[in-house]
Parts: sequence; C-alpha cells; structure tokens
Amino acid sequence: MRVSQIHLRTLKEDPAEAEIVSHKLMLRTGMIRRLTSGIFTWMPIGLRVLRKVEAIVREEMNAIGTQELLMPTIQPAELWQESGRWDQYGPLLLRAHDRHERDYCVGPTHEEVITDIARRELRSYKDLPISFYQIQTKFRDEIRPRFGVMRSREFIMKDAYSFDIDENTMAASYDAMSAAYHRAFERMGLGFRAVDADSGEIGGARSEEFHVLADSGEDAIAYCDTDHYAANVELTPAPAPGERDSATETVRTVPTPGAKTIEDAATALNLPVDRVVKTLILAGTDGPVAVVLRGDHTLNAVKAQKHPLIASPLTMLEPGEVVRATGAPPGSVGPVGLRIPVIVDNAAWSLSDFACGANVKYEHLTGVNWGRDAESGEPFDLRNVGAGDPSPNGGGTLSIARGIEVGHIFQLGKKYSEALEVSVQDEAGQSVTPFMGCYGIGITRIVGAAIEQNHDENGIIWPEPLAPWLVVIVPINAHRSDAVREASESLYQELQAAGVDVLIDDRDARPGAKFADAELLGIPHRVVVGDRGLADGEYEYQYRREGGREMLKRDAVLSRIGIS
RNA sequence: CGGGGCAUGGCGCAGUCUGGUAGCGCAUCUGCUUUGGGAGCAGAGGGUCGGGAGUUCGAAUCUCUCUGCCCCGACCA
Repeated sequence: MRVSQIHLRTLKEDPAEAEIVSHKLMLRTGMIRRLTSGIFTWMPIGLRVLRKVEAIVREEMNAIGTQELLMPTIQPAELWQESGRWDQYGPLLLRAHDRHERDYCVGPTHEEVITDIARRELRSYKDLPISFYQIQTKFRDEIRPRFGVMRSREFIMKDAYSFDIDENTMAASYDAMSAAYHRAFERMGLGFRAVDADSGEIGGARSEEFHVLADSGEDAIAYCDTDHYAANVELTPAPAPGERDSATETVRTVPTPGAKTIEDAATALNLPVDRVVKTLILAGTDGPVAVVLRGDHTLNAVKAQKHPLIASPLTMLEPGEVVRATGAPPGSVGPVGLRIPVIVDNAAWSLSDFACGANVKYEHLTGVNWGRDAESGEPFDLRNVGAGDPSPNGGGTLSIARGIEVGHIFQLGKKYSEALEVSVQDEAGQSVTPFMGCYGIGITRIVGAAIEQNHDENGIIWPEPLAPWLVVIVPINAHRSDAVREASESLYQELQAAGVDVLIDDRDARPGAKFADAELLGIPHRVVVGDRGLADGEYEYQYRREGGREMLKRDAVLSRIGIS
C-alpha cells in the first residue's frame, strides 16, 4: 500500500486519556479511536493487525477440526433464565428489551446459545466428539473499563465449545485445544506462559490461563523452570507451617512513635520485617476478624475468601471500624488480647519471639509467642507466594512474572448441558448428558498485550506475524531524483509480487518525519532508498527490533526480508 | 459502586484563585524557500470554554445542578 492513499494521522504527543503504553501507542498511531468509555473503533491500521491475530487463531482452530460458526450477539433472556445466569451474572450483563417488552441481553459469552444448538443438533454418541468456535464481538459492562483495548466493554473474542460423550474424551478435546493455543501464541511471536488457573465458579476439572508476559501485566504468575510449575499467584499454595522454636524472650512493650506501617515498626524495634507480624482487620461472616501475616508477606484475597469466617468479597475495615474492633488504629493492632477471632497464616504461625502491635496507639510488643501470649488456632494458607518460595512441585524455587491474560480454557463438565437438558444416546441406546469444555481467546486484548510486550521509546516493535505491514520502503527526496523514484518503485513492485505486505512512504514529506512514523508504527523491516546508497547500488536496511543500519545490495535486502 | 481528578478549536495545554467577552504549541489550508532524523518564513481557517439554571451591567472565571471522561479498589478474554 501507499502511504499517500491510506488514512495515516500520527500524533506526536500522548493523548491525555491513555495511561499505559499500548493504549498511548494505539492512539498515537491511529489504530483505534474511542467512541465512549470502553468502546472503540478499530481504524484501518489497527484492523490490519486485528485481522492477522484472527487469521492465526482461525487457522489453528480449523487445524484441530473445530468448526467455525457465528452466533447472534443478542440473546433471549429465557435461555439465561434456563441456565440460571440471568440472575447470577448481574450488572456485567447488558440487558435490553424489544417493542414487545421481551427481555434480551448482549452476549458476554455464549455457553447458553451453543448449548441450545447442541440440544437441537446432537442425537447420538456418533455425533461426538464435536466442537465449534466463533470469532465475535462480545459486550461485558465492566465496572471500570481501562487500559484502552485491554479491558474494554466491547471486545472481540474467539470462543470455542466442545462436546464429548465422557470425561476422558472431554480431556482429550481439552488437550487438543490447549495444544492449539500454544501453537497460536507461538505463531504470533509472543512471549507467553500457560498457567494453572482457578476454575472458579464455572467449576470443572481443569483450567488453564494463557498469559502474555509483560511487566505491566495485571496478573502475577508464579513459576519454576526446573519442575515446570506454573500458576497464577492467586492460586499458588505457600509452604505448610514449619516447626516453631520454643520461646526464649518475655513480652516487652516498646513505644513506636509515629509507626504506621510494618516497615516503620520494624525500624523502630530494630528488627527485620519478617520478625514482625502484621494484623489486618477484615469484615467477617459474623463480625470483624483479624488476619495475622508475617510482616514481609501480603494477603491473598482468593485464599482468604475461602476461609469460613472471612466475608466474601474481601473487605478491609475502615480505620474507625478498626479502632472500634481492637481499640487501636491500623498499624498498632496485634493478636494479643484481641476479642475478635484471630486467623493466622502458616508462616506467621511458625514464628516465635516475634513482634506485633500492642493494640495501643504507637506501641508494639516484642518477644511474643503463640500459645503463651496469644491463641494462634489452626494455621491457614492466606498469603501470596513470592520469588524464592519453594515450588509446590518440590523441584526448586519459584520466580514471579507479570502477565496479561489473553486466553482461558476450561473443562466445564455437565454444568450447561445438564441445565439446558442436552442428551444424546450412547452405544447402549441410553440417554446421556455430554461433557463440555469452553475455550476463550481475547482477540482484541492480544493486540494491546503484544504492544505492551514489544515497544521502545520510539514506538511499537511488532512481531512479524502481527505487523500491519512487514516492510516499509522510505524513498528519500523522490520528487527530485528519478533514480530514487524508480528504484523504490521497482522494489515495491517486486515485494508486492512476492506477496509481501509492503508499505511505501510516497508522501512528499521530509525524511525525519517518515522515519519517525515508520518507527512509531513498528514495521519490522525498513528499507531506505536514497541517492547516497543508490550511487553504489545499495539500500539502507534496518530491522526495527535491532535498530542497527547497514547498506546492502538489493539481493541482500530481499534475503533479510525473507525472500530469496 | 466507593474514593480522587479532569472537562477551553482535531491533539497537548495556559487563562479560573482576583469576573471585563479567549490564547500558546502541534496538526490543518495557501504561498515561497527548504529536503538523510518530526523544516523555516509569511498568511489563513477553525472554539455554543461539556449541558442547564442562577448571581451580575457583564461569566471560561462565582453558585447550584446534570452529564461525560480519566485514575485507585472488587471482576474478566
């Protein structure tokens, strides 16, 4: 394509609405435009990238025999009432009604519709296994859309659903899908990791998340390369409690003036943070509860919410409520002498001669021991694991990486097939309920995640498979050099003929402006055609990711691009 | 939904405290010059100052109200 013939309007400054790199760059390159909160137009350049992502996903789905279909975005309430999710799904579901006052929703996902298809279409075990997928716009009325395309309300998802006669074949369908996901993300050229996930309310035997690794990712992943453990930190178990040393100190009250954080207290007490305990006051199922963690640890909300005394969703009490519950403000609270239930984390449970808040403002206790000075009760796993913790598989220590969730696969079991009464006949002629799996890929999110992972101060650095164009040709001063015009034009024609996605910057612009745009757009290969090089029959070649420039003959340029 | 912030040509901002009828940079258009890292000069177009109500001789500026957007929390592809 020719730059003169496409709509290209790049911005030099970051728009104020964007906070993270991918969002800024998508706006600066003109890939997307916001219509309203969490709803975007995909402009021509952005759409080119989106289509590349879709094409790879589509090919990998087709390759494992999953069949593409297209379901409606608008779904009748009756179906959701049948599954029970009309009430369960809550405000995330955008609802509407038609002129006859019949209720509908804009599909946030399609288990109900595909299960309805299944019960109408599937008759016999001979129809199974079978799976379907679609690439389609979804709508989820997120409480707080943010980060541009990464958490938008309207987004494009690839959703697939499998139907199997029993659990074993369900597992096989799941494994095939998992393998296809690995291939798809590999083909996109993205650094990613598949991790064990919480199957959560959806239930079912197994679940994995696929994360694109990026420092800006919202999820923390714990992994161990030696024993191949990988899971969301939310779910990674911390070690069981260790042996407690016996008490050697007596309790002393120490003033800690002005100490509000664990670090303040540890400094005032002249102790390492892991000898000081933090006490968090949370809303409980029956009044406030105290949770005790080692000072260097953080509370894991997913684990805490599973405790019978802790209210879900997890709620930290306000300072005033903490004073009412404990007599002291946050920062000076401790487990000794509390009249509310105390729940102790494994690591804190294992401490002896530790320090904690004295339940008096700006006072702490040292030499505290469980049993003698405060009741510890049973230990619980309540904390997030960190780098250096032992791997649950036992083969090494954990590292922590940040990731952006771009895919999630589940074994659903019979949840929907039972609710919507799908049945097929088995070999014995008996009616049985098929086992389902569901598999999602966030197509639009992948575009943002790819940029988060691949950019520098000058702009995007596309992995080749996702780039809007593979090559950009930059003629220098073509308007006054026949040689430049002819050479760049013939290179353009040759690349086009070879089926390469090539862009030629035929604008009557200064070289600097063209270079800046080529880098901002992140096009992998740049070929600069100027009188200087042409005098020696050479072109300047630069690979966006590496940055170095070299003067090459035409054949060498073609071979760098990957055509011989 | 709770907490915080913002709203002024397409984009980024100043002006608001202390009311006097809107300005800067980028972008756009015209002309001339320029041309290997976001050109220079000269000129031009473009704004109901988010909406409504009020105070005032007079409101971008003060008051009330509504709306929209962004950020921090629980949720997700």
